[in-house]
Amino acid sequence: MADHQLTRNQNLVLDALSHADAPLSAYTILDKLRDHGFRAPLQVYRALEKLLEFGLVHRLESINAFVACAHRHDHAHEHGVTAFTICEDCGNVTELCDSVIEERLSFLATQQKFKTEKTTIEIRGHCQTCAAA
Amino acid sequence: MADHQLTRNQNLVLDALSHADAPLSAYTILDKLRDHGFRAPLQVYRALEKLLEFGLVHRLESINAFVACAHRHDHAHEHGVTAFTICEDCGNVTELCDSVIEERLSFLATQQKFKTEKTTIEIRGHCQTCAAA
DNA sequence: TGCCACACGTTATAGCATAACGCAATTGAT
DNA sequence: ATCAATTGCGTTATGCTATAACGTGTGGCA
Ligand SMILES: [Zn+2]
Ligand SMILES: [Zn+2]
Ligand SMILES: [Zn+2]
Ligand SMILES: [Zn+2]
Repeated sequence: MADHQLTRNQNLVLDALSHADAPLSAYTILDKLRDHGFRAPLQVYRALEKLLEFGLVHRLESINAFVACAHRHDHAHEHGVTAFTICEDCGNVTELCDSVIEERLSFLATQQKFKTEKTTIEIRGHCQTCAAA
Repeated sequence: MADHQLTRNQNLVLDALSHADAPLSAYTILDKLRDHGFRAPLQVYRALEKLLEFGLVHRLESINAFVACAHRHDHAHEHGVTAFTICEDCGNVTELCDSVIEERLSFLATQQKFKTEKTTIEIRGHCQTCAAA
């Protein structure tokens, strides 16, 4: 994976996600970028589509929202299966890459001759900070 | 978990899901039940809410759809973390309960002092039958 | 009887995502 | 240089998913 040259819109969307302290919905991103000329949802969704393709952004299926990838993308780096913890109080998200999970899921799929395309693991609950409060 | 006495609407929704050979969206369920007097989405969503609570139905977050639980509910039976395989061609869904996955995710969460409320694992791809074709 | 809890029905609205059209800029042959 | 193909962009309209808010009816129970 080379470093992709992003378009203006893609950069704006990625910046919005990078500076957010919680996942953002597409429509929230749209609102944040109205001052930069964004007017319609498709402008956001088209940028997100590419950013997802490049691995710079992740989609959180269980909350219909998006986050910037927490990993560095300077070097060629593809991560495999990722589990996300999502705090339902503060929105904090962490990415967990674990080979035990990855291999076990791979084994379970193989066992039933299932050909995996994409795996989603999302753990919703309360982060350390919020659980303490 | 005792055997819950379901209402008419809940039974209709559960039947629709039980007899389907693929996950159904709430609106698809609504259409299937129009002949039985269903007129509005809320009738479906309210039934689903209870069925999810009773563990008789699962929600597939990654495709905004619902399936009847594949396990028997005659006896008291709560399943823990479940991974779903979802065939993108035929819609076939299987439920995988695996203690290795469950314990590993529990360990990972504990490690970062995250308090888990609900875990979603969904593997999308192609089932044995469809992958062969 | 009066109260409460719960399921239900209806209308309206909110929130998430894509279809379809046309235009403009870029690229990469010929 | 020119043409064709690709890609991104902007706009309008539409479709799909989910919930808010209000009112009704029924059964259990003090
Ligand atoms: Zn990442
Ligand atoms: Zn938190
Ligand atoms: Zn189940
Ligand atoms: Zn299949």
